[in-house]
Amino acid sequence: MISLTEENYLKALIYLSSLAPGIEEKKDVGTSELASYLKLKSSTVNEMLKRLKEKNLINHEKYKKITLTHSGERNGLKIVRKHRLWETFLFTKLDFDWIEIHEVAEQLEHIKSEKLVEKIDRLLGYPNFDPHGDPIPNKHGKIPQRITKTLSAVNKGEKCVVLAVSDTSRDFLNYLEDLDISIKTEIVVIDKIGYDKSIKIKIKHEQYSLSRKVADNLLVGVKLN
Amino acid sequence: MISLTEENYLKALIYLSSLAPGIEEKKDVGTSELASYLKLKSSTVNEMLKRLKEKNLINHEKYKKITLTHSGERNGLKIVRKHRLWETFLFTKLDFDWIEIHEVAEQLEHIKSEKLVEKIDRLLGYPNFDPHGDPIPNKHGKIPQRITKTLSAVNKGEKCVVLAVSDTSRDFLNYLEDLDISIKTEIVVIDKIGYDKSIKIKIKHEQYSLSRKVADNLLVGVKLN
DNA sequence: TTAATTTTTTAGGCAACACTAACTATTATA
DNA sequence: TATAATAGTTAGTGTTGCCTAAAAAATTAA
Ligand SMILES: [Mn+2]
Ligand SMILES: [Mn+2]
Ligand SMILES: [Mn+2]
Ligand SMILES: [Mn+2]
Repeated sequence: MISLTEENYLKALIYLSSLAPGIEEKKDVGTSELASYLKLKSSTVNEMLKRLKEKNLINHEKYKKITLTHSGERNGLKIVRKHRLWETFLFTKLDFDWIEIHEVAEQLEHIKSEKLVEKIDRLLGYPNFDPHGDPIPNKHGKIPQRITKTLSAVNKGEKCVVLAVSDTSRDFLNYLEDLDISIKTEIVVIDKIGYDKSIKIKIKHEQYSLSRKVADNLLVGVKLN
Repeated sequence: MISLTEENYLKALIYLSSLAPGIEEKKDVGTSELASYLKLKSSTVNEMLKRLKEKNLINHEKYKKITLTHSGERNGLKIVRKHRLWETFLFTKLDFDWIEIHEVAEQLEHIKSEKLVEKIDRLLGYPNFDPHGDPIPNKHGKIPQRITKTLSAVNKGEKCVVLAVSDTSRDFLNYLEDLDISIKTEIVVIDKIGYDKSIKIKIKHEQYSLSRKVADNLLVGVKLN
């Protein structure tokens, strides 16, 4: 039996080692990196690492980096799957706000019932991506792939569509809402300013200027037509 | 902040003191009664009672009975409300089995989000009773009333409809399923056997004999027409 | 390559929740 | 009413999951 707390550690390890937006290659994770992500002290994390190792969920040698075992990754992906399915449920079936779904899903992801997850998945029509554009692992842990780039990497004149955000802070999401940017929003890159790396974009005939920082945190797919 | 464990204590106290089927008058609850209901040791419960009293959720003097404070009752009713709404959701929206909904709801009842509860309530059309026929407290803690009696109390020749069960053990629910008895099942009392207090009933032209024990645990409303 | 900095681990403490064993108060019964 | 049975409390333990302070190892910089 994996406790709620342990589940959160596994999910954090998955995020830090491979799912973090933009990161393709698997990256080893250190104790303090994990601690700071979970807003805990390193000593606390260090203690939990012993328990996770004991349960064969991670590999960890004294003073070395942490990696997930097969079992650890599979269990972590189950939580990610549940989190994103619940977010999708809250968004599409209960009309929750794009911004509010995360913290409720943070609780719902820990409900233990295979059957419930599968029923929700079915109710939603087996979605591949959550409302933030993040891939939903299937029941076997397979993650749907999609080619994305940051908005900064889109060429002048190209049309693209927002697929995900790599910053999920309230501040950023609120700012996007002000700009009327959300998943599936279509953006045309009008111009790229070399001076401050900002870009001029057009959304439904409205023009805006976005800073480099904002453009870096918007993951898009380029529209071919 | 009320912990998951504390919530379960409050819900148990509500059940034992007033919601237990058949009980109309409020009843005071003792430490060991609560302990045995929660499958815990009296000493464990005793310790928790101190914490609940500290938080002003119960009244309790050494060696005396336990009663809920206003705050304790309101908070406990919130959990009962959530439990029964989730059961209704699982049953009506996800086609869960009558028998399975309870243990999943036991987890879902602890999800903290006012908004989520209200959205689920709305999605279900503000139901007054859950799939077991138990009343769902409204958001202000008001409990819908309904006049029920045990099947044992129904007179010979009368027609009635199953509204609730007072035993929710798997054994009992499975047995009912075998008999094809569930909420809203219509039952006609054919005969009452004085010898062993068993009763003969008819369900959709099929006749059965029910023991006193079974008849005592079926709560019904008598059909007037 | 030594010194400074950062990372990781250890040691010791604490609160929530569970337990057993032993004791005390209350209630029931003879 | 005295005693036996039951109910409730206290004391001492263990686990989980968090903390601070301090030591040890590894990494980075001078
Ligand atoms: Mn999320
Ligand atoms: Mn979580
Ligand atoms: Mn139930
Ligand atoms: Mn519960």
